[in-house]
Amino acid sequence: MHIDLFETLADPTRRRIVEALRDGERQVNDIVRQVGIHQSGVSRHLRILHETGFVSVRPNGQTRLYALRPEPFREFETWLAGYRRLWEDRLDRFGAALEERRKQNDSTEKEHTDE
Amino acid sequence: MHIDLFETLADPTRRRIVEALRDGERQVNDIVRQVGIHQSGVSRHLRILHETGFVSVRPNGQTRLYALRPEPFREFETWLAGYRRLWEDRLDRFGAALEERRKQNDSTEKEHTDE
DNA sequence: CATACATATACATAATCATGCATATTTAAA
DNA sequence: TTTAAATATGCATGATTATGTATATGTATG
Repeated sequence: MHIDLFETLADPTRRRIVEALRDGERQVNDIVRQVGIHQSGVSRHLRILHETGFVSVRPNGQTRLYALRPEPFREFETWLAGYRRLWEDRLDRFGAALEERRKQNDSTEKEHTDE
Repeated sequence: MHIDLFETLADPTRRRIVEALRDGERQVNDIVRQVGIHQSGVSRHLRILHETGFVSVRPNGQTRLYALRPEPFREFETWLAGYRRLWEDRLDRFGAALEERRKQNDSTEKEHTDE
């Protein structure tokens, strides 16, 4: 069963649904139009997104309004923070004076070896 | 083929490998010991991680040293930034005065409807 | 050049999963 | 209580993929 945060976002369609909800709640059929797969597929994706806490549901007449919830994004942020030391250019070691230098040399990026 | 950033991290073993590299470069066999799957599996995961830009490789004798690269983490950060408005409690709308109130009412979290 | 060690890859297999189709369920309206 | 609209779910299928085993490639060392 789906429980994982990353696995949830791994599916491109699911990311498109999340994107469709970025500006506020939407009902299923609106999303169907936006993502271009069959309604049953959207409903199943929404179920997964709900199980992982990405969305909330709110009945509205014969409609159901889905909306994004902030928690999983915070979790993501937390995970990312564990690697921030890696990509925030170690200002802690050298002090803020280097910050300016960094901004200038930003074009000189290290390439990953081989190809 | 694997090209996607999220899909790359969707695999738990791959996340464990990334975690194993958090503190610096490691050679394949070290990682094998740490993640507990067969060496061939680790090599394949490393290939994927390399193709998606997560790691760099550096030959060292008959050994190969893998290390994390910052770029994909920055990409994540960028993606996440697109949703920051959602989970950063809209201080922009109400001003910093509400910030204190938020910190107190933080236990009263909105639950996601149904179950 | 032979041998040993480190890493990569081809192949087969089992498992997972996204999707569409058909149908069920829910809710409003007639 | 029919009828229609919105959403959910069971089923079958095709595609992808993670993994182990066996083997190949590369690199040092005798």
